[in-house]
Amino acid sequence: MIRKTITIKQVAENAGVSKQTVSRVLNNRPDVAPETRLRVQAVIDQLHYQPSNLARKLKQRGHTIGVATAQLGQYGPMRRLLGIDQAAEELGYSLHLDLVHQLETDNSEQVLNELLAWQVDGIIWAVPEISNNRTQLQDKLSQLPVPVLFVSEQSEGTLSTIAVDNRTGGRLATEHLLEQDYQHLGLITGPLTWNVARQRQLGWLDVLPTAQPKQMVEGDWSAASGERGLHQLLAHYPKLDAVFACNDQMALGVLQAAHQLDLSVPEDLGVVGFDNTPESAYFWPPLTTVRHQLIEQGKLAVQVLIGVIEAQQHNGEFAHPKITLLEPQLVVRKSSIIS
Amino acid sequence: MIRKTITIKQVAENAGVSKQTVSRVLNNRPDVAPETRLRVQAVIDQLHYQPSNLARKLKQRGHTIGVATAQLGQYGPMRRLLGIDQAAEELGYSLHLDLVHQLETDNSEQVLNELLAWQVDGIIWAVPEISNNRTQLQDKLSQLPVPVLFVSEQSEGTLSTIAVDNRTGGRLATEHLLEQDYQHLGLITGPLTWNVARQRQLGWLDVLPTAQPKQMVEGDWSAASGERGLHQLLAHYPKLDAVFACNDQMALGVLQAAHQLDLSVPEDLGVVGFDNTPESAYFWPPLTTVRHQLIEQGKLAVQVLIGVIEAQQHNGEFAHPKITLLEPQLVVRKSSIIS
DNA sequence: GTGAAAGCGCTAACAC
DNA sequence: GTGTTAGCGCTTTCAC
Repeated sequence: MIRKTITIKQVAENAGVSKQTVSRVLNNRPDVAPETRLRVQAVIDQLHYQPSNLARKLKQRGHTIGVATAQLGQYGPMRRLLGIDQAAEELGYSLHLDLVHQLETDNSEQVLNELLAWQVDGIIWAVPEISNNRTQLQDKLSQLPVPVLFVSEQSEGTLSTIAVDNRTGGRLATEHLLEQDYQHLGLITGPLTWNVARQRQLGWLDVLPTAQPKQMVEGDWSAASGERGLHQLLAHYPKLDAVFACNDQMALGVLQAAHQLDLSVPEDLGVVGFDNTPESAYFWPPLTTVRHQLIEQGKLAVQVLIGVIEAQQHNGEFAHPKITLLEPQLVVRKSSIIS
Repeated sequence: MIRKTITIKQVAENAGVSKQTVSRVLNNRPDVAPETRLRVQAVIDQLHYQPSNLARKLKQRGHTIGVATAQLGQYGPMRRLLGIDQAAEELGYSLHLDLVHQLETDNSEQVLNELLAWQVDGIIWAVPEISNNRTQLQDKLSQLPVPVLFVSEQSEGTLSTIAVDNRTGGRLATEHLLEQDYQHLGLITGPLTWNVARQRQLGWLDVLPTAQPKQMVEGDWSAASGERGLHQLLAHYPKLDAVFACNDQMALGVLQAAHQLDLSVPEDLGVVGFDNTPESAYFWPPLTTVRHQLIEQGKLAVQVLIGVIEAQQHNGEFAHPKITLLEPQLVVRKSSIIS
């Protein structure tokens, strides 16, 4: 089991050729005599030689993209990562992942540097925007040697971005409840330090500009906070007859609290969530929710970024920032339909 | 925005010192004159210089572990990864992740090589065991230059392993249902190509050795398959009064099917799941399930692996394989308690 | 077709 | 304290 790492040099010696010839075999270059190739290949197999990516990339860089992500325990970030991984695989790029902890403090510069230290050709910044954890980033962007693409919760203006229109999503959910003739709507937001939570709240306020504070409570994305949220809402606003919970897990908590209180959904209480997790269709009753193509977001991020990277390598210039806006859709199920 | 990568050489020239001195500053070596250090640091900041990890690791390797994982869309694999990430961070190791696709085919050798190509000091193999996707791996293990640690669904014998006793978990769930006086138990397994699914099934069979085929159906971990599963079970085995669904999502599907059929849980039908996802406590009724410390598994994996790595670097030898067995626990909630 | 030499960006070993 | 030399493992000229 104990064994020093095999290098190209040892392969060369064992095969009685030079390092270059081995290198040619490794890279499938045409200019190697067939018999030499076979001999070298035999030695490679026998020694279980594995060329070092470190040394390789040091010479010829390329085809690696760095991804900063976080909160993989949450449905959204995780699905997005799956999409990123999938598209990168398809397009022949390898990924260098960095899972960011400590979202509250702005250590974005440090994370960025770490990614750059691996000589990536571009960066996907898929960290949720929380508090002001992107300010350092903004400052640094102008002097980066590689393109950065953001996955963002809203449409901004100056950078390459895959933007998801969470505000519209919030609006869709709220309008739907009104159309179903619910009169007294409540809102359970995500943590308001999160931009995505604020955007969804803004969508709600777009439809209900006169909403009162007692109609809103702040959750933390967990089912537990959804349960608490419903109790709080009812305490301050007993007329409540519908709730928009800003993700599906909180909506699940609302459903449970409703059961405990013997409120029937959707008759006594309409409920809408956000995310369209696969499970949401199996809640009781099945949950009306908002779908935003998360895997697609990840895939798009990779495709756009690679486009920018390769354009740059072609023209020597960065492409103009592209903003791709993705629109969410309402998925109507029983939790909000009094039939 | 366009800018060539800055190297240590350029920093040295701009600061009027040698590369070596810059290197010393970078690594916080004591033997640099304070004023020199300041001057060099100033140039570093001004040029936004970032040392290349590629070149660094090429020289002095160490402190990187490779992780092969897969199926991050599932709760278990994802939580495990979070634990791995957390522990690695704490212990000062960086991670090189490889997300494995195509689980059915055995491309483990290829994945292993990819990880080795990055010169990792050890490998955590956290890919679910499916079909025979580990056979190539077994063959290769004896000639690896670095230690490998498995996260496995059962206790094996010959390799360093964090083993999770899924069989016992299945037993716990089944015994519990019997103790609650349910008489006619059904089982919804995971895909039986997965070892973890087979282990849980074995636990069930340990308790019910005379169970009939009509009492078991195969699911695919999804809530949809849980719903289908209950319908199938009832069709072939109408006496059914309790179900062990081998993960929480399938149990959710069972709960929904029960609601549709107007079976009340737990009175008409007892339900137990597996995983103890945070949501399971908010199903209706709250789900009895099996907890297996997933994050802890990931952390342990890192701790044990690093132990082996550092022992090896010390003694020049691999430590004896360690098997750490983790025992699952039953979490009792209302879905299985007729009170 | 194949090999020798140079160099990617960095650090360790030895000078001075 | 600081600079010089050498070399990590690989690929890319450019000879032969």
